Amino acid sequence: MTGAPPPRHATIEDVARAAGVSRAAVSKVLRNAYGVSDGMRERVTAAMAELNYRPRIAARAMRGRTYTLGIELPDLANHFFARIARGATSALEGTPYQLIIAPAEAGSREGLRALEALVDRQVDGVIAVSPRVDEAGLERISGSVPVVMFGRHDTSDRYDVVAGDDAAGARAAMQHLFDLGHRRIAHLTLHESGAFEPFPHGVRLREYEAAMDAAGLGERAMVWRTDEGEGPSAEVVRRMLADGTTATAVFAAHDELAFGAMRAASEAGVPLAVVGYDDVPMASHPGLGLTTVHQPGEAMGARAVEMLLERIAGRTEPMHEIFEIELKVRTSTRAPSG
Amino acid sequence: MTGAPPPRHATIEDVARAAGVSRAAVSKVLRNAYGVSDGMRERVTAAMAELNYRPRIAARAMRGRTYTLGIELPDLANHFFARIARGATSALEGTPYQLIIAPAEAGSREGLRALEALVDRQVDGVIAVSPRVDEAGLERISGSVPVVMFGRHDTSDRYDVVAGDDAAGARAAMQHLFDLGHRRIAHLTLHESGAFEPFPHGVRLREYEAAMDAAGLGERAMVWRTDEGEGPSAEVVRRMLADGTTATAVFAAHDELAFGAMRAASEAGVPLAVVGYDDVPMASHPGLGLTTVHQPGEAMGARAVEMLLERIAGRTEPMHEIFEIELKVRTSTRAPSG
DNA sequence: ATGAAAGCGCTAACAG
DNA sequence: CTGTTAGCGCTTTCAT
Repeated sequence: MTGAPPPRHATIEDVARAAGVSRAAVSKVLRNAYGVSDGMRERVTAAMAELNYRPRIAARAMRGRTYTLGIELPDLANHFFARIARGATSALEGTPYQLIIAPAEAGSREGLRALEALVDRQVDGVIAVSPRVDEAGLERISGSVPVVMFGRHDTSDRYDVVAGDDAAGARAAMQHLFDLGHRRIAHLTLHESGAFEPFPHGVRLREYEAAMDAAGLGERAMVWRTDEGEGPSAEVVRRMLADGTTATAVFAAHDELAFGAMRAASEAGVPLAVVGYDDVPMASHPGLGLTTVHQPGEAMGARAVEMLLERIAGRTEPMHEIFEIELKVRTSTRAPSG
Repeated sequence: MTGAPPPRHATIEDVARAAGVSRAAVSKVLRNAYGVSDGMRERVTAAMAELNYRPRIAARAMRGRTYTLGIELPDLANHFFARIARGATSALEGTPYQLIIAPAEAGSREGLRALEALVDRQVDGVIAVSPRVDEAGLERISGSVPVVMFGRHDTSDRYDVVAGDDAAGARAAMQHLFDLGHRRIAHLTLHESGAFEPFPHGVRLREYEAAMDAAGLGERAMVWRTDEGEGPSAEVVRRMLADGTTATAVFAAHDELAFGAMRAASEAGVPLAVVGYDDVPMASHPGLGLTTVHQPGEAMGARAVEMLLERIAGRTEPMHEIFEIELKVRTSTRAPSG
């Protein structure tokens, strides 16, 4: 090197020149392809190090892989999704793949937007977490890139599915409340636009209603609807409490909503048994002690990645994997009059 | 097969043919470039819709923009980082840009890895959140893409900086504890490898020590070190408590660590005043009531994006913006003997 | 075992 | 106002 380092990124051409070989040779070394002598590999490797060479993903993308997997997440504020992402990331360790996250935020069209952003960037595979996207959109996407659908319970022969056993989870939650003697149990869930089957919340809602029916409490069913997040949830429960609801217990569709319910009940000084769903880390905090349905988020995220990698490697038969849940009983359902 | 829709993605060429114009024309319409008649724009737009055309980012990347901004996040489990990402995302609404997140996870080399993954993918700009990357690495990166450094307090004329006023925040926290009568105050922070200047935790540590010194308590300073996360934090505090620490209060370097301290104290039945940092949403939950230093995460994330966009638009003078903090007093420092 | 050369889809001069 | 054309950096036959 003579003077300052080149301001521009080194290309495969630069490496080839420095090593005195052809671009094709460098490319082969890069990809561990067949047909390179040890001597050549050595020189090329040295030149790459010397020039601090890094292949440009965009150029690669024009011909083949991007070595990028994308995951669409609906709500960064929900810690359960962070666990999925962590599981996915750790499953990628030691592989040449990199995970990128596309946040979807609220809004029914946002899921599609995020997914398409990922496809536009030519990721080699996509994990779609509870995407609010209709079948047509999903089929289209899975036509151009391997997809693992996370959370939803509709299956397809075009993509794989990883989900928790929401029916069992909801039943366990309700059974627990019944066992404790509760009869006036409300279900706190998202608005109609977010809580219908095949979405997890839709399944949980269905099982709530089925459980109430089976217990002969069908006409006492109370479904409370809220916007996403702990704040809106607390607001809704605050209003229910102020309106003098007779509910003694709440089965919340996920932990964030449950925390909101606990907040409202605590503020109002009203005893209210609360069960959540997911078992985010804070649920076990002594100050909260939220009884909840545990889902193995990390394991599920890791499995989703494995499935994607298998698809990329050539598998074509669709897979559908349901993870077991586990009820975690804590103080939120053991409070004085809970 | 001549019946089914083309399985392959439509290209600019396909659109041009369908509209009976040249590729250049389509490209111009796409970019709103100067010099297209209304008629042509109309036909091209129709063809794009008809073919469901979406430009390939990778191909664009070879010539210019990717319309992608990358953010490197050190810890998805920390809700403060989720707020930054949300602020960044919302600041991008209405622009043609898309945000992608590269998770760094633990490990000193992970920050660099994530940042380089972003650069390899040719994002148009990068937000590096408290990156564990030395100056050389950072300068190299900022040589090839606009960078906004988030959190750290070292400045450079190569990149912009957005940070909170950590010195003021730490002073406010300590002053609050002093005002309450505490003298034996421990500081709970990360290990040496993560808590040194110019990192936020380094600044908070320095101010803790300065405050103790100024109060004539220099030799009573207690610095507790932990790995990242609520669990490890609880473990450390559990041990301190078991070892009979004399501390009556803990200033934790961030809320997750504070929650861990509260968990340990609660389990042990020991009254321990706790102050956190960041003010994550759960801090205000009645079950927790964590006194903490509020940082406007969303606003900071949004500002980082604005700076990046300005840089991309041509600004060259470096910017350095410090956000004000605000102490939120809650019950964790008002407990019985707190 | 190695290299030459043809594109991948797009943008940006440049020419008309 | 519209079209032609030359690449961007890489992978991948296909010769040699």
